[in-house]
Amino acid sequence: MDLVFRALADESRRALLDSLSAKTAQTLAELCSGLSMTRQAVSKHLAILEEANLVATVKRGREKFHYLNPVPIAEIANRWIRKFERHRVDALVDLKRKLESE
Amino acid sequence: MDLVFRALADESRRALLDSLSAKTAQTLAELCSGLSMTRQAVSKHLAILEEANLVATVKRGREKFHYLNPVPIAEIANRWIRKFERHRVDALVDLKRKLESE
DNA sequence: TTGACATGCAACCCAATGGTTGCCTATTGA
DNA sequence: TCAATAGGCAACCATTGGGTTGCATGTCAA
Repeated sequence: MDLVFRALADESRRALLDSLSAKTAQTLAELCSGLSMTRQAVSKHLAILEEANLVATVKRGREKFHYLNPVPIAEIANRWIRKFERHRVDALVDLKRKLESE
Repeated sequence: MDLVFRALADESRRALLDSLSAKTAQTLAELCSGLSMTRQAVSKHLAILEEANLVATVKRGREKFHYLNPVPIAEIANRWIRKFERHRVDALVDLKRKLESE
């Protein structure tokens, strides 16, 4: 879970996930195009995403295809975010009241 | 948005949010108790959370009360995560098919 | 009014991180 | 078969980040 949060902390990696969301099964070179980064930098980012289980890969010959795995993100949404969403209105009302009582 | 993701990347900060979720309106000293960190370290974390708008504060006398603001988290859930959840089943099925075709 | 308490600020330290360059390996297709 | 292509590995560099210590400021209460 910590790996997922830390993987999501970087803008470049979120952009890679966006890219894989728009077009699945991209190779490394394909994911590089458009980004102003070295292939090796992108490769490192993908390794981090893979480690966090956010990206799955399939090697075929000399190519490696990348796939978005949305499950960890869904888990964050379900197990962690909902807890805070539950408090949403309460917290805002409480905060507003406190601020106004100053 | 980037500030929010980066703020959430640290385990200690997520723990602080948990703490504020369990008990609202805590002071700095109160948030420190139980954590094996300096007060100043916690203070830095809270500053980052505040900058990301995940925590709002109210100063009263010499004390500063902290409140969880779940809105940015809700925004992540709504605007960013749903996009990936939509692809969830499709992506998994597609991945499974690709893996099996090897 | 003064000492204790709650917090803020600044400098500093070390480890982690994002990025680069350079080279190596393996697969493919002409 | 061999050059071009796709990717991996390792060393290195600069910056950020989490943490600390030390001191300053402001507020409360006896």
